Amino acid sequence: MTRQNPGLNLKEFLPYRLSIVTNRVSASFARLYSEKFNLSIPEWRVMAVLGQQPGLSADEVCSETEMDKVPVSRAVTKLLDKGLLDRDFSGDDRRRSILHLSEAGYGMYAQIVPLALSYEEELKAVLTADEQLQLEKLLDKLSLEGGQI
Amino acid sequence: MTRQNPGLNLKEFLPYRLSIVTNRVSASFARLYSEKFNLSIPEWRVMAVLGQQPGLSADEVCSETEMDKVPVSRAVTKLLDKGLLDRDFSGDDRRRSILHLSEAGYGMYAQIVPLALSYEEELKAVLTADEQLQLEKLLDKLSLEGGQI
DNA sequence: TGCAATTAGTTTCATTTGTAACTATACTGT
DNA sequence: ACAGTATAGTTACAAATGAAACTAATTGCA
Repeated sequence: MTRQNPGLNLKEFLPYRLSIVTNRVSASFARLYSEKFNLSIPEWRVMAVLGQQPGLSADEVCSETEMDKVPVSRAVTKLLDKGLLDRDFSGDDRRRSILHLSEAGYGMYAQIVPLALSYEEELKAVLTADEQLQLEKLLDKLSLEGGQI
Repeated sequence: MTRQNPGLNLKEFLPYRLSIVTNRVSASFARLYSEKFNLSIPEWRVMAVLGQQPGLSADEVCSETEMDKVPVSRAVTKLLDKGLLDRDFSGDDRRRSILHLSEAGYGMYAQIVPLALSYEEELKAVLTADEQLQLEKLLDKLSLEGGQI
């Protein structure tokens, strides 16, 4: 049967291209910390945000990381089990958790951060300084509008 | 405890930013075709690539879409069940499948393509013409190197 | 006050996903 | 020709995921 192609070239289709690049980047970065530190992606994300903003509640971790509350809850449980996290509950509102990296958790975090940064450098090294700025700007713009689109 | 932040700002961290933007884009695009046509993401991808390149084998679909062969195999099975796909096997090599959208599959494909293209336009509309070109170029560069990083 | 509605977080269950094992076919070198 | 290896695709099993139900605590307002 002869059909006229309605004209979607997958390799040029923006959502597809974004997802290919992102998947590659995420997968290779995840290898970096999962192999050495045995962390899942959600676990790393929770640690990353708490390393930077200690004392967040699980709910705040959700909004900071744009993760669902279920994976966050499970990651927190695992990190508590592993002794990488400490949890208190707020006196004002005893539903509300207050999460901190433990000493061990902070130690691990401090080891992962340089790996993360050097991975980011390696990735950015493909681009000129100018292109790096362009990328920042483009991601800003796409983030702003991406929410409701 | 007072700790010096080793300096990873998640919101500025490139792999993280990429993944937030991409997840938003993929999720909202997926809503578009999953609600109306009841297709999963792998199913849509298989259809998209076969709409453009009829007659590929499952294995070729894998490399075209960068999907694992398991999700491709499952998507193909489902699409066959739904009558959206026809499958033959090569005479030369009877392991090798030859996949085509069926009449019904092509009809659905032809309906989704305009949705996809207008979604892409909506997304790009956030950017100036110049920025759109920049984005193409950046994705090209990141795709080239992203593979082995 | 007290009762309905909301919110934080967890658990349950069904679905999705990936790794590894498996089947069937084809290729390679002797 | 045939034993060993490689490849296409499927299946089985285990882990990850998300939607919805659930628990416990808080808020709001009649």
